[in-house]
Amino acid sequence: MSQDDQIYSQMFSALLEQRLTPGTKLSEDVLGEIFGVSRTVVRKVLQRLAHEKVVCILPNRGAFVAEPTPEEARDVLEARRVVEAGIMRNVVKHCSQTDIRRLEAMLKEEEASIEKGEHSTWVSLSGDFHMALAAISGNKSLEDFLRELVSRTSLIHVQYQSKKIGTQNCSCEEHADIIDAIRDADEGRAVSLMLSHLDAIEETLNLDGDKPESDLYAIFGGSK
Amino acid sequence: MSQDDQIYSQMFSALLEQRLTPGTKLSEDVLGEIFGVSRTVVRKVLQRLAHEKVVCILPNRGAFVAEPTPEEARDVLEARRVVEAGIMRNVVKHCSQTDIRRLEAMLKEEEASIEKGEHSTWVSLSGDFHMALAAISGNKSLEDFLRELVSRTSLIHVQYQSKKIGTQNCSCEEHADIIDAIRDADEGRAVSLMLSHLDAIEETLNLDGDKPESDLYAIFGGSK
DNA sequence: ATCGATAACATTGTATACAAACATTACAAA
DNA sequence: TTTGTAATGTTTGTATACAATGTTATCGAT
Repeated sequence: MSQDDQIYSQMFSALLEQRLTPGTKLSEDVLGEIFGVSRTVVRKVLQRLAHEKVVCILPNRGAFVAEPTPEEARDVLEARRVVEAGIMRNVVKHCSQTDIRRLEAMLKEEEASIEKGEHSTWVSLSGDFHMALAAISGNKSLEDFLRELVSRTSLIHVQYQSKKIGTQNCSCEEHADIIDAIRDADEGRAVSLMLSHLDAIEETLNLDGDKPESDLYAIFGGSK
Repeated sequence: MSQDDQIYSQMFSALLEQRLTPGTKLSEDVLGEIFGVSRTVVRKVLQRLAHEKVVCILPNRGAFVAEPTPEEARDVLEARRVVEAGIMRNVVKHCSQTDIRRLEAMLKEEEASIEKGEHSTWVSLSGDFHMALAAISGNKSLEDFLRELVSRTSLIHVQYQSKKIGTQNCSCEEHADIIDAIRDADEGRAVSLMLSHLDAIEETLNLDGDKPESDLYAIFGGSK
């Protein structure tokens, strides 16, 4: 694994685990210092993250952790509905016993993280569950695209997290239901469960309320 | 528009118009010479194209125009079915009269290019038609993803073009039928027409026949 | 005190230099 | 003729230097 990939992985994980939060400035010098490399390789990583839309590069201004707008958030969730419905149809066809056991194991991990109240771990594990389904579906293009959408969803969660935490517990049950549908090879049910799961995620967010700061920031989009 | 973007556009166009063909070596020095810039900016462009999977970067070996495998080709076409079905559902909902007129104009251009026998122009225009639909659908994420898939489809066309050219003429009619369905706001028909259109494209390719060279090359995948 | 202009500073954009990896060629041995 | 090895040359990977741009601070005018 090359130098770039290692740094990329570390930054990507930090993003998924919500240790890097939207709006954070990603200075080339500072990152180079931290990882012990020159700006050249940092830039390469930042450009990759920018292409995946989890980082935003403003010309001559620098790189920042992306701050998805409500519109982008809706786009991402809708794209996920489209893509993951397609994925589910393939999963039901291709899923082996081994795959199902793996999914069940992942579900257990999720439950454990919720028990312990480790929210950011759960967001990360929840993403892994969806990515596992994509891997089972066997379409590399859709899998890669979903990776982008899932990581962006993680940022969206940070920005538009609903105050009421109670609603999140269901997500785990929803994953369990999806596994059941797959086990029964019930394509229609699997797809519709996935769709309502994604709907539920979107409803958890408060996308139209309460701009986080004063109107001017929301309108002209300065980075915090 | 920055320097990178200009060079990117030129290379991307060359790719879509099939002037850059799969397997072509993209030397940093040569490209830098051609565009009058240093390797730094060339590398940036190559990395972007690599992320869009139309260019393949082999570590310490350099960049090449991607040579999609039959498996990748099938993945891309399947991903397109999933994504463009979703897009069509939105298009039927959002499409304005102006949009339809624009689609009709594009269709006329396509017909003209087929008349003149300008095959590569038609491939490019055909891609534009699909991208126009994506734009109308109003989902930026799906639109960006489809751009990737369409450009990869262009490379796939080059590599797996069927010998019989006769079958290609229908594509234009298929686009016409799709416009009709949109005009009638017939969601079901629009979606199924798009799906069979993409099936038809896939059937045009010969994905399982005739390895281009002897077995050793096919098995170990040297670039020509 | 606020606003505007200017200067000092910091950060990114690009080019280039050097190091490392790879490919090719030439040549010797089997 | 083919295979293995060494030397050469080419290409990419990384660091760094300089230029261009953006940001911030200072200072004077209103």
